[in-house]
Amino acid sequence: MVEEIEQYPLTGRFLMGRLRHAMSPREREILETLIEDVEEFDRPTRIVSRGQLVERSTILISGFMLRTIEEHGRRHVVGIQVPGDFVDLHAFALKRLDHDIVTLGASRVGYVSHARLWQVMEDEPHLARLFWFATLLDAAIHREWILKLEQLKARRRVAHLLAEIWTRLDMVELARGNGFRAPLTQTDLADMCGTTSIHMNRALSELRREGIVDFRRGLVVARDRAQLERHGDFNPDYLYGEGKLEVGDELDKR
Amino acid sequence: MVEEIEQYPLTGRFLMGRLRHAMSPREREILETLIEDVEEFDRPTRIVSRGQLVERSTILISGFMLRTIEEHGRRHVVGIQVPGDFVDLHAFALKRLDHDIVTLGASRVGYVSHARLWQVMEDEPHLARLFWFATLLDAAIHREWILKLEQLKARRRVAHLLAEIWTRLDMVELARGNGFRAPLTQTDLADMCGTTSIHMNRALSELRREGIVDFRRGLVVARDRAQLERHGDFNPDYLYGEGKLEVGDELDKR
DNA sequence: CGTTGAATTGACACCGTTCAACGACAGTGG
DNA sequence: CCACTGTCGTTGAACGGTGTCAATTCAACG
Repeated sequence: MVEEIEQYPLTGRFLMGRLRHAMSPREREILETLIEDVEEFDRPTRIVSRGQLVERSTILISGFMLRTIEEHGRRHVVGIQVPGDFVDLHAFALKRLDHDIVTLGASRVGYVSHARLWQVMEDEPHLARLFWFATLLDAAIHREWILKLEQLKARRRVAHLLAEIWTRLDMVELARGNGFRAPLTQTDLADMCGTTSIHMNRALSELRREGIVDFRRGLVVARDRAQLERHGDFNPDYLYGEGKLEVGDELDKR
Repeated sequence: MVEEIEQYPLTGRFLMGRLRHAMSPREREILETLIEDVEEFDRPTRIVSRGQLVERSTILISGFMLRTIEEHGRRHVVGIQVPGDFVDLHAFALKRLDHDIVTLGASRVGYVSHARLWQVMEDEPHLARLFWFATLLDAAIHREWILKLEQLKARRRVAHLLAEIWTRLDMVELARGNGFRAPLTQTDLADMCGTTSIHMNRALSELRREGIVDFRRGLVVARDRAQLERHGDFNPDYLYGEGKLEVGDELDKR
């Protein structure tokens, strides 16, 4: 898969581990050349603001991004994106977003104008459907977050969240054997799990003491991945990875 | 708007109050004739099961539906749909759903085969984009649920939920002046808010005592709608109704 | 009029919040 | 080299929201 990144340095991770195999070489080429502009950030930066009129969409090339909403002086995180994610493809159809999009640590992004996406809709229905699929993946992840917020207490919620990020990084070949690295703070995790950083700190301490997972300044290590996933009640089906809830038929026609 | 329902009895509420005005009469006609089959249910029925291979998508003509996930003997609700919603358009691109879809009380649904949707993708890019938009609306609602689960305690969560349903029913012209009717139980509300039916009962009692909203066996009444929305910290922007975060440009071209 | 599902109530333990304070560490500038 | 500063992480204690279990009442319906 390394050659995929060499061949498509900007978009090689799009749908990797999911439906990338359903993209023809021609479609991969089209996607790669859709990127009109690349930008790099070395610190947390807001890419899109809530309510702002958007004329282009962003794809995450490297690094991480958060979907955040700030209300009553408190920040809430409603989603996290990893490399390869077409972050605000949503904005193509919605025109305005209901939330902010911010980078996390150092990251690189690519931009695609909506005018060109509109061309894809007209000329490349198969590729368009893959784009649609990508946004539906986000929706599926949203639903899983709702489920886990309803179902689990803070300690298991983080476990689930870490297991999810690990699997998503795995799909784009960015995880390590025993964990992963991401520039997250305990406050970030708290904002994603709907709890306070103080409580998150206690939850992480327990998980560390119990040997389930060790989170330290952005480095996540677990000796027993299965145990972590069990603890977070994590089932990767909702990520629609290869070989799971496999998607067949028309999407493979090209 | 009543004539819209007379003219398109099956799909007249699709995107009503949102982007329906961007649909040409021809497109409305196409959508109406996409419906190949209509089915009626008088009791709660599961339409789609988690993981099941789906060959057609469902549009809700009348009644309500829930997106549910059952785990460890407990049911969780990750979404609710109202008439006009193209409920599992998601399944067109995903092929399998990560959750169950069940009716609530009496309802009527229409079915559209994925083969015909595929034709729309190829021949009607503008309509296809409206379909895409509809699924993104669901995603925006998911995000708002995540936000409110993270942000609010049980009592305000229900207030928000009731305010949301009210507004969504308003958009398809099914609300009353001072509230709405929906065959929901306190347990349903609890499963949507991530709490227990017992606690939900106490929350609803308080809201009733405080004169904020009265929920009784599926009948929701509030004398002061603004107060209810304030209590639930409800801001309708995320529903992308007309005149709010209005969607302009290409979607209006036809 | 009895059955059934839904709504209601009380007691008690626990999870999570809040406020306040302190410790660890990296980067900065004198 | 060290003091300063800011961010992140850690800890304690009091309080309140929520879960749990069990029992009871209510409304709808055949």
